[in-house]
Amino acid sequence: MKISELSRHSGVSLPTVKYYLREGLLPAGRSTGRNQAEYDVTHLRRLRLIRALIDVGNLSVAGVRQVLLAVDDGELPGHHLLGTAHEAIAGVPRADRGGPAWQAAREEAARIVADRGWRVHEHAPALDQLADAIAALRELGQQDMLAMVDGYAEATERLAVQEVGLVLARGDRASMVEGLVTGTVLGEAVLTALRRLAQEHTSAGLTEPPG
Amino acid sequence: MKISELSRHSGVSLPTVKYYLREGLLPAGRSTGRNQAEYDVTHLRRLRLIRALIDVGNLSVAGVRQVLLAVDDGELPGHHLLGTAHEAIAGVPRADRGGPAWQAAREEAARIVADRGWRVHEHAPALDQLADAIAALRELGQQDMLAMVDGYAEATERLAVQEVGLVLARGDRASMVEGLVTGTVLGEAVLTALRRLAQEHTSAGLTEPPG
DNA sequence: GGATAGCGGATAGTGATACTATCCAGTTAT
DNA sequence: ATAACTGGATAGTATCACTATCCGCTATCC
Repeated sequence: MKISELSRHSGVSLPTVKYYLREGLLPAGRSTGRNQAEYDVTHLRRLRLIRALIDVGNLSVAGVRQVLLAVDDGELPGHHLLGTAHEAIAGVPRADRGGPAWQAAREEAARIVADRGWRVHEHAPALDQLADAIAALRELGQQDMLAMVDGYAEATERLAVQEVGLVLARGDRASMVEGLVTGTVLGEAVLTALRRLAQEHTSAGLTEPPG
Repeated sequence: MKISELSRHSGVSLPTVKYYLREGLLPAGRSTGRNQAEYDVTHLRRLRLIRALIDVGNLSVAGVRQVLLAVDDGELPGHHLLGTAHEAIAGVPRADRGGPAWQAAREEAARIVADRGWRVHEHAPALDQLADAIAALRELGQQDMLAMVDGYAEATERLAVQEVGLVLARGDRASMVEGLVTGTVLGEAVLTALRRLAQEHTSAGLTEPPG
């Protein structure tokens, strides 16, 4: 497959394919001459993964690169890959962490996971993100919303067991790795879309019952 | 309160406060002279809301403007506000919707909500986002992940009942409106952070049990 | 075998976004 | 009086994710 065919088959414009090549998201094709190279289905597959992570998962190009580096690292154990995916999703950390209010929120976040018995890495970016959200809710005087946290935690714990089980059931490492990444990123997209739909249904149902 | 005090109290730089004023995110202060104006706690509160939506909720400035316009519209019924918040979160829609694969995914999305008996607006952006994610999972050969959809739907439905109940319990409209917005946007941040933590815990637990 | 379409690689340009800086004439505080 | 600050306007900057163009070379079709 030539680069133009790769572009056509994937629906990604040729300059953009070249850009991903330059950025190291897409491995170079097998060179068959000074200015000719051959691409195959693995490139096509990779390109589709890149687009899905960017478009659906809202990852940045830098985030995609991070994730793919981890995916391609055959040594990396599974849960490290998951951590990498989480870091890539997290993007650039907020600037104004560190005030006393944030510190308190951060401790609350740590307490929440500790109370559940969750064993997570002390510096997991999600812990900081949770603290960000808790601090924001408190600062805005919406702390009654924190009553939801238990429900969220229980639901996500139950779901995680299913998700991880689904991925582990696959057997071979390569497809587990891809499943982990897509499950994390695209699964999040599915979950948030469903949450919005559920909210819409529920709020319409409670404010104006069917008639 | 003068603009510089507003800046200091909120931790938002003065040029940025001016920028939000220009962009219409922050209402103008009460003018007390040709070049002097007075700001109060409502401005401070609004400024904090803006920062939370941008930093924690990952909304764009344009998205924040949309949400705030809806918040300030005293006429708008509650579930319309929710729809507006969802649209603002959704951001710019993807370009490549419309292919047969996407259409099929979109129908599947519609079927999922119909099977649950959810009554949602036919053109809800979340329906398109769900279709995006489903189409991407299929395209990447990860359709076994779609087995999670039921679990997600059930969990989000249960959570939505709690969330909406919490907001409705407040009584006065103004605080319900703010609760709706912050609950939607910041609640999403809390939920996704907890999901990542739950995943990390579960995947570590299943691959290397405590010892 | 000669035109021409396409190639890989390099470099530069574009448009959107979210600020950030500077300037100004006018006002307030010391 | 003078220094600091004000609201308002305009212009500049950094980053991101592409997009366009140019080059000398090659593959392919007639």
